[in-house]
Formats: sequence, C-alpha cells, structure tokens
Amino acid sequence: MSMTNPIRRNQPPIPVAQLHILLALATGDKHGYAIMSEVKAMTQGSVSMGPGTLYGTVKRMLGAGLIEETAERPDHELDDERRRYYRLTGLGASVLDAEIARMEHLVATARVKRTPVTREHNPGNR
Amino acid sequence: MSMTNPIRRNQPPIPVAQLHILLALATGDKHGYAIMSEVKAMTQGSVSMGPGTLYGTVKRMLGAGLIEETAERPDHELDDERRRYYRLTGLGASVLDAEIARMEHLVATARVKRTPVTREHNPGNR
DNA sequence: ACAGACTATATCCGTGGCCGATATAATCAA
DNA sequence: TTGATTATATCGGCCACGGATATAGTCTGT
Repeated sequence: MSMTNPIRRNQPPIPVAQLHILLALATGDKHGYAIMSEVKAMTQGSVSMGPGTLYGTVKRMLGAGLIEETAERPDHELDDERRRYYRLTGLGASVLDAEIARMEHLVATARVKRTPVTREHNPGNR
Repeated sequence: MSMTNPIRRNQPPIPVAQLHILLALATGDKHGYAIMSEVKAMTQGSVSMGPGTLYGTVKRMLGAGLIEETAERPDHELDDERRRYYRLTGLGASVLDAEIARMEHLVATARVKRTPVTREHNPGNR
C-alpha cells in the first residue's frame, strides 16, 4: 500500500513537447532520435518534433527530474556510440499519469458539451 | 449530407488556452470574464487564465475565424454594457472536434503504454 | 567513387504563446 | 469609504516551440 506515486491532483497542463516525450519513454528507454521517430509515429505524423524542441526540452526535463540518462545500453548488439539513452523517473511517471488523468477529464467534459461526431451510422438516435 | 464540417485529420495540437476557450464557448455564447470563470470551474481550479492570456488569445482566435463577436446579448435582463459576447464559428467547432479526437487518440495510446493507476483494489493482478 | 538520404547529437535564434502586473471604471458589500 | 468583484484591455518578460545550421558517421543507389 506504499504510495510511492502520490496522486497529483489539479496539476496544471505540462508543455505538449514534454507530454510527448514522457509518452515515448513510457514503453521503454529510448535515445533522442528514437524519441523523435516515436512521437511522429505515435501522433500519425501530425506532430513533427524537431531537434531544437527535443534537445531543449530534454535538458529542461533532466533538470526537473522527470527523466534521467541511463548508463545501460539496451541494444548491446546493434548499438551506436553516439546515442544517449533516457528513461522515466518515478516523478516523471506520476506526472505523466496525472497529465493523462487531466486530459481524460477534459475530454469527458468536452464530450458532454459536444455530442460525438465520429458516428458513421446511428440508427434510432439513442 | 452537406459536409460543412469536413473532418480535420491529423491536425497539429492547438495552444491550450485556445482549447479552453473553445470548450467554454461550446455550451453557449459567453463574454470574456465569463470565459475566465468557466475555464477555472471546468478545470477544477487547475487552470487560472489571466486577462493577458484571455484577451490576447481571443484576438488571435477572432483573426483565425475560430470565434466571432455576437451582436445579440443573451442576458437582456441582467446585462452589463461593458460585456462583449463571443461564439463558436463553424470552423471553431470543427477544430474543437478534431482536437478532442486528437486528445482521445493520445489518451488511448497512453492507456496502453501505462496501465491505469486509478485502481483502488486489484485482486489477482491479471 | 560519389551524391544523397538517413542516423545521431547539439546549439542558435526568431516567432509567438502564456501570464502577471497594471490601468480604468462601474457596482456592491462591509 | 475601503475593499472585493465584475469587466475589458495593454504591456512586457519569460519561455516553449521549431526551423536552420553544424558535425559526422553509415548506408544506398547509380
């Protein structure tokens, strides 16, 4: 029952780039370039994160303790010396969870205000 | 069947403040101050939009055709001459729908990556 | 052999979004 | 009459975002 991740209620929105990086790292440690590719794939190409955004944001997130650089190199077979791997910290994970919860709440609110549009067929209208 | 609102696929994220204003106006025309109050209520106090953000963003959104100023004054009883009322345009509504869809997709993606945390009891762990 | 694309990191800088401070002014409550 | 609330608006600073650029190795096609 130890609450290592105290729920952060009413957290203000985090910058979009930070959210995308947290999401990209949620499935495993990744290096910078892989994060950029992952974000593009994850958003179906709608978000193209350039190097300026990536490395600047990564630096800020390292400082904030949301992510950390790992000494371990996941791909010990096919590796690239230049790569620098990053992983979520406990703080980063809880901030991500809070951000997801915040967005879910917002989407739920929005759905009440605007009835869903993605309806191919809607027989009976109830 | 006239497609007045073509679905905007793969729309890049809109600024947070714009989303909040679109949401506040989704339930009806509102004036500036009411938008600020609505956003605070809607986000349970986590987002406090100041006048700088509000009026600056409103000006940009008017220019982009997402919202428009209305001549009609909803509260013809208790009214205030100073008020300026705004409403969603067709474009604004479709951008809002696309943004909601985008966020839903992102939340769904996130939920796969991070198994829900809001679980009070989880017997069996499967 | 060589051009071009891709992988990989990093900095610089312009544009623009966010937000507190400030101003004005009316109304209302203590 | 002081202070809070309603209401709009501008200014200026900080910072997020993203393209351009630099460096450099690998890989692919002609």
